[in-house]
Amino acid sequence: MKLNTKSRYAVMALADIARFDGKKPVSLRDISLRQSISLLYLEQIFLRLKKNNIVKSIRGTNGGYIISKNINELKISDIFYALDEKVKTVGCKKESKKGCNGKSSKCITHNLWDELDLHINSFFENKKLGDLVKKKESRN
Amino acid sequence: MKLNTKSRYAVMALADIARFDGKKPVSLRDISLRQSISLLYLEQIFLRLKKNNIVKSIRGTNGGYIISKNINELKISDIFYALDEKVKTVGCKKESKKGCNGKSSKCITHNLWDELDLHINSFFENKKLGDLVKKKESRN
DNA sequence: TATATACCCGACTAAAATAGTCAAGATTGC
DNA sequence: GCAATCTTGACTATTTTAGTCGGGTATATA
Repeated sequence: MKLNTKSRYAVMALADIARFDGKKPVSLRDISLRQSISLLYLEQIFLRLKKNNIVKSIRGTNGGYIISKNINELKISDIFYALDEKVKTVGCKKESKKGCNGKSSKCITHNLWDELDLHINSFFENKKLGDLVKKKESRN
Repeated sequence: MKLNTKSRYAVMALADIARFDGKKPVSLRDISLRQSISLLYLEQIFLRLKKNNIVKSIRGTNGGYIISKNINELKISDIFYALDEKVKTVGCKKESKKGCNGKSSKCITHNLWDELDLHINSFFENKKLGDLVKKKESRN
């Protein structure tokens, strides 16, 4: 059970930007260097962040990305959603062919997986990007 | 972010056995039929459950598996542990080469992943196999 | 004691997902 | 105009997953 790097890098990169919040656009090149993430990979990630209105882009020299909304309102779950990172423990819903088909009594564990999904998702719903930056600063 | 089938099937299979708790060994063949899981795959799974003392085996005709301890004390996390299913959101610890190396200030999000691991693990620590069977029965 | 039923176990493999890279742009600031 | 920066789709190597295969061993019971 693990998070993919796309989602992880996205949060790392956005947290990086958040430290310069509002001041000026941050280029992927800078993020790439500071966070040790491949520039080409970051481009791919930010393409999707942009499409989902998590960030705005500014082209040209001294361009870069800025975060669209207040970092204290940007949920971590929003970021994951943009990257198609879904918590999907269950096969039941999609793989209706085998095992659980809703009414059947086969899938004894159905509720467990549902609860788990809910549990994890609520964690990300309640975490804001701003929380990360604050924590970081208080540690320094 | 998803659970692998080995862990999921393991919980399903054990919940299946738990319904006959204590009475007699349950064969993999029966579980395979009831839960629609490949018999060969189940064998692989139970090999590891046995090695980790989650189940005991009884060989020969009318043999099968029984659950080693009280199902109300068997944590779901014990089952996952037996199958090497680990919650590992973070690359930091293992991939010390890049990014977070403990003292560095690079890995802003380190705490977040740690918290997430804890959050998920505590969910499984608090769930017992017995909970699943009880729920199932109360639904019938 | 033969035989069917069941567990035992390492090795193998096809398919899918992951984690990127590549190539060829389009804008904009200086 | 040229360098920095974003834009975008396609491609690919590697790893992981989700199993299968083949050949065992143990034991109940007829």
